[in-house]
Amino acid sequence: MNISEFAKEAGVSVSAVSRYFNDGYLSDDKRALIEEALQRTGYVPSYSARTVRTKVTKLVGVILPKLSSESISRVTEGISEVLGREGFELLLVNTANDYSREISSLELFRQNRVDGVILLASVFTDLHRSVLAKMRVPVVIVGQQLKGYNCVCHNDMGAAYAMTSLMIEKGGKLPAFIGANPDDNAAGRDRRIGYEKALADHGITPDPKLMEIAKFNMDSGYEKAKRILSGRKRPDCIFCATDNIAAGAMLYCREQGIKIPDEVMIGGVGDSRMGKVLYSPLSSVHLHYKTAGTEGAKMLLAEMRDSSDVRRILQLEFDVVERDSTARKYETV
Amino acid sequence: MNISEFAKEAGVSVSAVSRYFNDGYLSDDKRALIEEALQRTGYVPSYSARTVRTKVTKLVGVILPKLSSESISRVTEGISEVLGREGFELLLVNTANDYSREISSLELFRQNRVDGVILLASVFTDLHRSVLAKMRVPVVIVGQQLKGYNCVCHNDMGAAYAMTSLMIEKGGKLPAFIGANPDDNAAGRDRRIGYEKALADHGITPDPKLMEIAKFNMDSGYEKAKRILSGRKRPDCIFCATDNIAAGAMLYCREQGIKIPDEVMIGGVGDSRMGKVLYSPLSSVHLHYKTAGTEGAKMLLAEMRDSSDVRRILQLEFDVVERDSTARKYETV
DNA sequence: CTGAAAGCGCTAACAA
DNA sequence: TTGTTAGCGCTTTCAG
Repeated sequence: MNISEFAKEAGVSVSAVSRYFNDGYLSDDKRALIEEALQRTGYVPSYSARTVRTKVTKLVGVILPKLSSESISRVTEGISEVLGREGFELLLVNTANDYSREISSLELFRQNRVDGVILLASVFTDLHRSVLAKMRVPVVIVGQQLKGYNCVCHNDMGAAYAMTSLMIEKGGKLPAFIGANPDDNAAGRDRRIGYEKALADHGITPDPKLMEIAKFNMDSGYEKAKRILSGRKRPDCIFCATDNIAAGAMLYCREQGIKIPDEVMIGGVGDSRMGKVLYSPLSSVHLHYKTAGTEGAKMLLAEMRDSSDVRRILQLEFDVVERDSTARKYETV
Repeated sequence: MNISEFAKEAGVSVSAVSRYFNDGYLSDDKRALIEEALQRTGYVPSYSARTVRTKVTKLVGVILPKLSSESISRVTEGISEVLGREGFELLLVNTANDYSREISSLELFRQNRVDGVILLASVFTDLHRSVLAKMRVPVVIVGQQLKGYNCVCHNDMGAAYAMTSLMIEKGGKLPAFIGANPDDNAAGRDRRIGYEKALADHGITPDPKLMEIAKFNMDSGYEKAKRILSGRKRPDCIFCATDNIAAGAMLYCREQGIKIPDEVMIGGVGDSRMGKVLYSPLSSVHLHYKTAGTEGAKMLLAEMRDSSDVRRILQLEFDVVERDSTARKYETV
C-alpha cells in the first residue's frame, strides 16, 4: 500500500497523510481519520521514497575493524547511545581488519546512503586519504588522529608513559615492551613513544632485544612474552600495549612459574573488564572508550546539523588503575 | 548530480548509465564513455532512488540487547561475515536491554527499510509476538526459540546438564546454582532445567537456599556468590549460567581465601576468552556463538531469496571445556 | 488549514 | 543494443 491508496482508504488527501507524518499541520478530525485508518490497514510510509525527496537518511555509517573486541564494542555502544537518542540508526560495517573494505565501505557511503560517517580505523594509507577527501557527508574519526578531520582520540602516549613509569618507580630496572603494529599511530606508535620516553626520563636505555610487536590478542601476547622471557637478559617488568597482550604474557609467566609481580611486573592499557579477575589482577590504564563513542557521535551530530570549517581534535585523558601485577611487596633497590 | 545530468556529461543516454550500474547490457564504447565521465565527475547513483523502484534495500536489520558482550559480538561477527560477503549491510540497533526498543525497532524495520531481520532478543512478550506477526520481511531469531519462526539456538539445557554433571562426577556433593533471568528461556530457564536435571539424575535434591538469580555481569556474580557462600550450608560446587557470573563468583572466593577447586568448584557456560587466564582457569561449555551468527545469516539469506512455508529450528551442540576450576586433585568420597 | 500537482533520482517496459 | 518515457512513493510548493 502506498500513500495515495492509504489516503483514499482514510478518506483524506495525500498531503494530509504526508503532513500527519511530518509537520503535523492538520485539523483534529483529519488526524483522527488517519489514525483510525492506520490501525485498520497497518500502513507504514516508505523510508526510501521519503529519502529521495528529502535527502535525509537518518542513517550514520560506522566502520569498524572488528566487532568482538571489548574496546571497540564499548566505543560503538557510546555511539549508538547518543545517535539512537537523536533518531539515527547505525549502518555498521565490520571490515575484519581488511583495509580494502574500509575503502569500499567509504565508497559505499558516498552513495547517499548515510548522513554521516564514524570511522574507527587503525591505519591510514594514502588511499584512505583520497577516498575521505571525496566524502560528501561529515566524517568523524574515533581512536586515531588524522590531520584535516574531526577526531576523538585518547592520550595513548601519556597512558603508556604513565604505566611504564609506574613500573619503573616500583623498582623496575630492566623494562621490556610488547607493542602493537607501528602503522597504527595510536596503539602502535604512540604507546611505544610513551614507553621509550618513560625509560629516557628515568635514565634507562631501551634494549631492542626486549621489544616485540604483537597482534591484538592473547595468543600473540603469550608468544612474545615467551621470546622476551626466554632470552639471556630477563626483564623485571613488561609494558604491554593492550590488556589482551598483557593477559597472554601473564599466562606464559604462570605456566613458567614466574612470579608476578615479584619477578616480573606486567602493565597493560585499556582497563578491560577481565583485568581484575586475572590470575594476577592486572594494572592497566583506563581509557574512556565509551566516552570516545559518545563524544564522537556528538561531534558528528553537530557537523550534520551545520558543518563548520573548523576541525576539532578531542583528546580524552586516562586513569591509571593499579592492581597486583605491579604491586611489588619490596622495592628492589 | 543526478543520472540525467551525468548522462549528458558522459554523452550517453540515461538508460545507458542505468544499465552500466545494473545489467550491463551495453556496448564497449558507451561503457568507456561512462567510465571516463565517472572519473571526471565522481558521480555516484543514489541508493534510495533505486530502492524506491526496486524495493530492494540490501540492508538487514539486526536487533541486539547489548553490544559490549563477548557472546553477542561473536554472533554479530558471524552475521556480518556471511551477509557482507553477499553484499548486504547491517542496520544495527542496540536496544540496551530495553524491550520497548526491540518493539520500536521492529516497527522501524517495517518501513521498508530492510530486506530481512535478525533478532537477538532475550525475552519474548505478547507484544513481541504481535509485532513480529506484522513483519513483511523474513525474520530469523538467534539464541532463542520462538514458535513459528526460524531460529538458530544453542543446546542450553544440555550445556548446563553437562557442566553440572561434570562437577558432581568430580565429587561435588552439594551443588549451588547462580542463574540468569528465568524469563530468558535460553540462558535463564533452560540452563536452570539442565542444572536441576543433572542433580536429579545423580540423586541430589536441589536446595532452594543454594540457588540465586544474577544479572549478566561479574559484579552480580560476585554478590550472589557471597550470599550463597556465607550461608550455613556451604556448597562444594557452583554452576554459573554464564562465564561472567562465574568470574564474579571466583573473585569472591579469591577474596575470601576459598580454594578453587578443592573447597569449591566453579563451572560456567559460554567459554569466553578470559576463561583461561582467570585466577583459576575456568571450566566452561563452549557454545558456538559465531556459528550461530553465520547460520542465522544463511537462514535469512535463503528466506530472502525465496521464502519457504516451512519453519526451521537449528540447534547447535556444545563442547565441554575442562580447566582447573573443576579439577579436583582428590575426589572427596 | 487544505488539495492538486510537480518533481526527487532512478529503473524498466517498450518501441525502435 | 539503444533511447524515451512512465512510473516507484513520497514531499512540498502553490493557490485556494
